[in-house]
Amino acid sequence: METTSRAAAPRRLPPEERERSILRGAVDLAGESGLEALTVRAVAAKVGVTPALVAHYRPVMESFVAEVFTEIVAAERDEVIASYDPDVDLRTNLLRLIETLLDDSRDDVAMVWVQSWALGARNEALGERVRVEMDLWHSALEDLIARAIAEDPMVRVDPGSSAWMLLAMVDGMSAHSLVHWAPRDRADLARRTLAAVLDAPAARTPTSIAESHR
Amino acid sequence: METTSRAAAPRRLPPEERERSILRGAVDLAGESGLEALTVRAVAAKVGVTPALVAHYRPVMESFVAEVFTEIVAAERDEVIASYDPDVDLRTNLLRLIETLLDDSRDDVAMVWVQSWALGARNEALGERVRVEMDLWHSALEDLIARAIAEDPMVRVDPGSSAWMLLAMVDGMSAHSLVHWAPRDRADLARRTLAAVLDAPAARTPTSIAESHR
DNA sequence: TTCGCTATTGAACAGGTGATCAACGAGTGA
DNA sequence: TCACTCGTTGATCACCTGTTCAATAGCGAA
Repeated sequence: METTSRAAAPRRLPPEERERSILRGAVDLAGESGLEALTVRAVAAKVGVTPALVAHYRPVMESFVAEVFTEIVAAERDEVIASYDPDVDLRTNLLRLIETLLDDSRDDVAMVWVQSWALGARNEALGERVRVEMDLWHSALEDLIARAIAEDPMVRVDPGSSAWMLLAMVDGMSAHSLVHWAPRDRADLARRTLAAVLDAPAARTPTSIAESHR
Repeated sequence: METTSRAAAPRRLPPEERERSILRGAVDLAGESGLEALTVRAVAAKVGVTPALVAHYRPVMESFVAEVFTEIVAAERDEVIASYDPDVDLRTNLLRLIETLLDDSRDDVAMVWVQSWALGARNEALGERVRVEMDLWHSALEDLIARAIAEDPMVRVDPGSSAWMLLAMVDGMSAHSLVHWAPRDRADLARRTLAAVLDAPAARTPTSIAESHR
């Protein structure tokens, strides 16, 4: 690995500044190589300091990983949610949002998410952060959909369930894209996905179908 | 880690048998602790032999991981697909299938899948196997849906897209469950998911909506 | 300019990883 | 019973991991 970031940092920094520098380096590193790449030595090399200094500012690596995860995904969520355009209808907005999230250029964040689900199963500090960030994503989407319903009663879906399905679909597809398993026409699939979530009638159970045949 | 498997194996086995024994041990280990736990020494301890012997039969760990992955997910796919009941309608069958795949007792396989997406991005031997197994899943589902359509023209969906969406949803939800992020009523969500995929009308684009307002 | 605080370092520890190879010894055919 | 084949071992390599701590040295205050 080569130190692509700036040359060796100035000798001595105020703790607050050094702390920021280390966190930023770790965020960059995780973006390039995933959460698994967050080792004391790799972060130190990236920042241009000694491993011991990294360990000094973040004595427990396990929770540092959780912190870096939060930093990365929160920034992306803020960015994506902020790009919602209130002057355009819900469907168009959500379509843009899905296309944004599935874009190849965001594979770095996808990698962070996928690794977070695997690592979060055994790193409880991380697991908790993952749940928090997913809750935030869920309620953000739920809010958008609920607000759209309030303005246009033609939209007839359950915001909570729809948000849930959207997240599952997008996360599933993001995971798939990490090994380059993707449909030929991604834009078309995004549209179909959206149609499935927004235009689905109330769930029918096999039982209720049987009943309708009486 | 304790060697929960049988005691030390007989001194000397025919190569074929030893090979099977090592593979089986690795499969068990990955099921318990995930693909990341597949180290030469851990597999050796599980099987009750020397690390050197494992390295002898599988000289490159990277491809051994890919092999174990295939072993695990192919077995599950065969099992789940085989449980399809041709005497029952598509919706009921798919509902059972989804519920099966999302059941907590299958978190071990979910972990293997999620890790495979992350590891497969940088382990090309694994990545290729992952794509193959996903293709097999996709065409299996596609076949089931297509066959159901042939028997009941009331079902009006595109088998390919539906299979794709189902896989994305199920994989997304499986990933989420690893950190115990799950909806209150999983059965209800499974039904809604199915409704979304099977009852979605043809995809409408924002453009086509705009056109319909002329 | 000097002094003291403390940010930073180097070195070490105990443990883990995949991989390699000469040597051992169990089983088998002669 | 002997000898040979080859499955199996123990030891070792180079490298990685997180964590600890005494010692160093930069910087601001006096």
